[in-house]
Amino acid sequence: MKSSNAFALLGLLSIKPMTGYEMKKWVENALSHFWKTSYGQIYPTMSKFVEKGYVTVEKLENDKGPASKLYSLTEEGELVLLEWLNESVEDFNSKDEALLKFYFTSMLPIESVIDMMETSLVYNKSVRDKYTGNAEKMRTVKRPSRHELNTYLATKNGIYLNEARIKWQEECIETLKWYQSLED
Amino acid sequence: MKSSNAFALLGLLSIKPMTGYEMKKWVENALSHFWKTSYGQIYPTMSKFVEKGYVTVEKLENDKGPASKLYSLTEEGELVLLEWLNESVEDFNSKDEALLKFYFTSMLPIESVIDMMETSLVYNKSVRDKYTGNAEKMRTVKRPSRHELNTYLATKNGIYLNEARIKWQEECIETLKWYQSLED
DNA sequence: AAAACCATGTAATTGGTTACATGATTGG
DNA sequence: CCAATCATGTAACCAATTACATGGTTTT
Repeated sequence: MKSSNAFALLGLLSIKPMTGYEMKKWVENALSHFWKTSYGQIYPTMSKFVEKGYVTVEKLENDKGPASKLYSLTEEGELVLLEWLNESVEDFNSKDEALLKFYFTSMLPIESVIDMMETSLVYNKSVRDKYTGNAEKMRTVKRPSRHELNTYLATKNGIYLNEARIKWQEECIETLKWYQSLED
Repeated sequence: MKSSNAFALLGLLSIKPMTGYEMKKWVENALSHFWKTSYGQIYPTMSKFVEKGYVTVEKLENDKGPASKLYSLTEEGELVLLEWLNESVEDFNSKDEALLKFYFTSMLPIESVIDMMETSLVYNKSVRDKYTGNAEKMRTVKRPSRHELNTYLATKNGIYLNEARIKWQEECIETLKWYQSLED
């Protein structure tokens, strides 16, 4: 198994047993700034995992709403997850489409580039305020579990990366304005 | 057309006409911290672009080495590229496997997590030094072109993101050590 | 009544990597 | 002489998104 999506799903089940629907929600709510998934990955992967013995499934006949399936991590699944956790990721893989686009903007008028940067800067600042608020709330938890600690630190990661982007965009705007002044 | 890979290739040809081999090298040398591609994408995409009229191809019979094909952007291709450049990317898409992994480390002994963080920190600091040197060299260019300016700023982006990761990892190590001391 | 949410799943398509296949030239 | 670099391309495979299909419940 190579796909990091699969390990992400095992990881979620290590927090608590979940339905496919819940896993999707969890990723959207808590992991959205560094991960995503889809039902087209979740459900087929769960079937495979049941076959392999990494998870067990239990049908829940909800009196309200449709029946759901609760997936739980087995000991074997936990071993597979642990193995993955212990492998190092040197893979600085990330693709950044926004930066890619910026790199090619030399054909556009400088004004347009500055405008786009300013729009994006406003957005990034609003994101920063949202995450900073979240982190503040978490910091007040008295006796955090390991998992709560990780959640807090993952949010901090988002904040620091976001601040770096803000700083960069401010520098870009400044530099582009300076360059523009040279042309006159 | 939706694939950002395709636009990346048009973007490269907007810098100068290139062979497929050169495009690959360019991405590896100048764009590696935010993009990647492969021959399996480049050559089929180029064939498609020639058909669509976005690029023209010229066979170069090199006296030394194998024959190569030089691809050039047409006006139509430039229009397609411009359209893409003017679309905004709100898509904070990025997947970060290292952070994903960190998020699930509550099952591991704290010592291991600290060790892994420290190893990664050393690596990140070496990356920082390399990029910082690059940026210094570029800053001394007297009358940069728009494209040289973008290259410089893209490198700066890498530096700031890298610094943010270093800061985060240092905070993680500190926080984990504090948490560890609580357990005793 | 309509929208949003709960809940599961499949199929088609697109996107992307990796392995394979070929072969000349250059530098150590 | 061997490794690296130049140079192009295809095929198989794996990963991932999106659209489709279904249908009950809760909230506005």
